[in-house]
Amino acid sequence: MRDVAAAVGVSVKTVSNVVNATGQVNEATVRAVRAAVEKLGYRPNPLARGLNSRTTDTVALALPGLGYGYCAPLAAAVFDLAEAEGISVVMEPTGGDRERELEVLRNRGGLSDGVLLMPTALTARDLKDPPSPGPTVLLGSRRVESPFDSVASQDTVAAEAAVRLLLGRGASRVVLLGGERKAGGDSAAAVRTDGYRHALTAAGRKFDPSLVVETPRSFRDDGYAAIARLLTPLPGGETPFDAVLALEEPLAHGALHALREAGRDVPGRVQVVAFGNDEDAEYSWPSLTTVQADVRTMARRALDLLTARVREGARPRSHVEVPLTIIERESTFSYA
Amino acid sequence: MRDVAAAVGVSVKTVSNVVNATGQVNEATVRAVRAAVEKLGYRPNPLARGLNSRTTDTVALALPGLGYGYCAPLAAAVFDLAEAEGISVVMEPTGGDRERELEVLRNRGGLSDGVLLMPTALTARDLKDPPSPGPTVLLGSRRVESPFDSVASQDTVAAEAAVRLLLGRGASRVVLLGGERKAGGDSAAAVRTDGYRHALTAAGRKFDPSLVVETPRSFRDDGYAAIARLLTPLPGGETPFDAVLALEEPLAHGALHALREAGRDVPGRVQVVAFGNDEDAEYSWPSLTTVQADVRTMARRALDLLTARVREGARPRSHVEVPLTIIERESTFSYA
DNA sequence: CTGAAAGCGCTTACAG
DNA sequence: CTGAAAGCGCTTACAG
Repeated sequence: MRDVAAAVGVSVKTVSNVVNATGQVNEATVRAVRAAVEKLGYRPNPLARGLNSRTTDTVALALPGLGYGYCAPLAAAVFDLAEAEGISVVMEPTGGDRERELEVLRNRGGLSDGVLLMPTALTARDLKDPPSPGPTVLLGSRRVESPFDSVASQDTVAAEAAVRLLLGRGASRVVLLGGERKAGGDSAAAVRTDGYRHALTAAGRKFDPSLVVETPRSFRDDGYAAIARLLTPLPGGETPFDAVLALEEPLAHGALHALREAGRDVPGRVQVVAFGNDEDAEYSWPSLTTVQADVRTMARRALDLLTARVREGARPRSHVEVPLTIIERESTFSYA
Repeated sequence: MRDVAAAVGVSVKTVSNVVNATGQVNEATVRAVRAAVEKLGYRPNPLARGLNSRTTDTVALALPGLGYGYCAPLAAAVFDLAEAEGISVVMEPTGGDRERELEVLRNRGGLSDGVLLMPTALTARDLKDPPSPGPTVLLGSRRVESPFDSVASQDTVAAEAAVRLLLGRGASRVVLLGGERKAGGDSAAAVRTDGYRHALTAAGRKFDPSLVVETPRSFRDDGYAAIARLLTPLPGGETPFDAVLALEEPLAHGALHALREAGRDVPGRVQVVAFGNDEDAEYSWPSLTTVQADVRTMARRALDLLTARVREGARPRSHVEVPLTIIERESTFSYA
């Protein structure tokens, strides 16, 4: 910048003014400076700029990992939207590890202005009384209480809608694959399980705990094993359920596999719905009816909340809820 | 930092020395400083540090998008490996746009020490004579000539192996779905098409251009349309090919759909292999034999190359080639 | 082993 | 409309 100033014969201040469109500058001077900038290939140093202005136009995106739930499409949406506003995003993979999630909160993502965090391992306490309440927006499916702004997908409502859909299409015994038996949790699984219960209650059906199947993880094999086990005592015969709501998409693919192997037609004998945002849902056979998060809207709101927080500092806490959408495909009956 | 220095009663320099483990410091002083750091919750400002040391421990990752080829798993690998070394990575989505790719090269990713770029729209000229040869590592499937270090997946070799596999399993007419008819290109499609030709030549078969099917894009629908068109003139009858090598995985899923619809058994009548790193390959029916890039190794080598380049500046250019792996699944005959 | 000074490349008041 | 000075929070020679 000093070189540019020298070349034009003005002070650094003036160059700074031109580059940042700050203050008033004579039009001729502007042109001269612009020309010199071009000629010398000058690029402002973002570090020096940030050191003063205390703002780097960078946000940290702390996700457990790209393979987790709808993280991949959510991250893609954040990258896109941020890029459009000239904001850089630095990835902060937490691996679903509490220590790393805490570290994100403490360290505020290094050189970023704020952080977008999807908490997974953080306890309710951690969130309620966090180490440092810097500009932070929580996002995800969890139900949390904290001093931070947040953007949550309405998983309870969506799960309820999914079960209602299944009941409406004739199902009466819906397996909740990957659900959480114990009530009162705040994880994505717990939140969705609540919706499952609500739907049954609202429909006047009774809740059968044996239909809530917990799985060690949410991989395809877990879904396969769980459904295969339910069918084992009844080779070819009875099917103790007529629908499956899988709380993570890979579980559903495993379930489809187990059902196919056991000769249970989908959706004829068993209808299947899954939470998921992957394209896989279209590729499977039959294609899968899914409940998908509106990641684009979530990214949009989260980014807006964060930039507002960075700009304004003290401002009332916002909590945004974003609905999910049910995409009907071949694994459920079409509404007759 | 000044506060810490004041609290302990030493100079900033000493605090700096302790924090960075630079120079020699009295052990008692070290302890005192550490205590004060802890007590005051001091965190070094990475901007100020970077302004001096001219290094931010940040790299930019410029990819066309998470949905493109093996970008998603590659990005995940880069995030993981970088995190393990305390390097931050800022995403720079280019959208496969030449201007944005050029911008990455010019601007060197803002506050990052260097950039990992997967060029897609950049021309051979752009790469040969780039705007600014800062620390940069090119990565991807393209065959490029440039002053930069690079990490390339050996797509030609892999395509050749895939065709050899098909021929070895009895195929004689292999459709190349998403191939590039025109020779001499340097895109991923062109590079893979070369392998296809090589394999045929090596096996003494003749190259039939009608089997090279170009597709407007690489989506599922493109694959579906292309294969459906090939089968249209022959309803239920002849099948003018007995294998498909799809150059992008979605194309293969579309192809499977078209084949299923036309009643052509896979792999009985037609065997299918696809380039791809997605888990979708396992979920489809039948599951898909794929050629997958070793993204972890690519990420590892690219990061190593970049940090070496950042550290050393002038050093001979490195070009690393990483092999791909064929994962056999149900869409091809098992080797009898 | 430790300190005082200069400086990284910008921006922010403060003058004019 | 423009400039000279101070300063952002560190590190880098240079002394001692």
